[in-house]
Amino acid sequence: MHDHLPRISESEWVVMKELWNRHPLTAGEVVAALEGRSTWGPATIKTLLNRLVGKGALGFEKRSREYLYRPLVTEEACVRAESSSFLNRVFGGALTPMLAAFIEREELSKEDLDNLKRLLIQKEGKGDDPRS
Amino acid sequence: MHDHLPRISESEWVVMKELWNRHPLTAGEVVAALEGRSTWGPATIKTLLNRLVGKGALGFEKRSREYLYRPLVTEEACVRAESSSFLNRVFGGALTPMLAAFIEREELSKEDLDNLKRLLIQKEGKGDDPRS
DNA sequence: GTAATCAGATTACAGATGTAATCGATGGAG
DNA sequence: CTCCATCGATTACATCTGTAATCTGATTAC
Repeated sequence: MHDHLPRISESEWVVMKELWNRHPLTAGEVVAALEGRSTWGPATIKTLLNRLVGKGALGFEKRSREYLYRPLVTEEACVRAESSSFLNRVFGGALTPMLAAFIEREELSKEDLDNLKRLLIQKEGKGDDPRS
Repeated sequence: MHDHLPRISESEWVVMKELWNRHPLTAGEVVAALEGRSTWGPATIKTLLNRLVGKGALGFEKRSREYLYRPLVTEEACVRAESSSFLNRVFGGALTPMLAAFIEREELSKEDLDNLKRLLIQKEGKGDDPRS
């Protein structure tokens, strides 16, 4: 049962990404991993880890003095939730126009285009219109 | 010259959508338009309008007692900004995987699929890979 | 003309967020 | 053993958000 996902803020996403990528990690390891990619001090990252634990997005087990953090929610689920929120907020929930907007205005290499086309064709074969 | 767009919050998006759709509108008209689609009282909507004016997202001209509000930023620009933010936060900026995720997991009717395929093909003809 | 009404302006207030500094315990260096 | 470097915990604090209520001045209905 979906214990509705915690809402993950912009900054928190950066930390979660790191933990989804590799876990468990100590706070220090997260700090190290983010070195360069962010300007946050260690204190800030600790705060974010803490808040994420508070929200139930991360859990930890003590390894002597340090904690080993690991995700309690899957990236999949969070990506879905964020995607859905974005789609609704910005495109009023209209999926195809959203996809069209991206395809129209963004740069896509020939390979990207081919891959996407293949996906569409594959989708056409299988899923089909769910109503009917 | 892109006077970076104001950051528009979730609730504010709802109001902006209304104003992009039809403008100028008085606060009362916005309230009326949102009737049913939201549970906000008029006071709340007034606050949102005010904040949006403060952020430079909306402007107004007085028509006697009432104000006529209108967007000062285009929907296009805001959609782009939000899209870009979303893409970065959730997909690390990787456009094709993002599109793929949506295509794979969402429901798309046969027509949607065809439309999108057409878009891809059209895109292939024109834009082409910008590097090379 | 006076009172009820309605607009926008100002104030409210709790919770989330960005971004830390500080505190209290503790494990490791000597 | 003792002191220090660290770890997580607690506190800080300005801003943004969600969601209004109230105040103040104009207007409209008697």
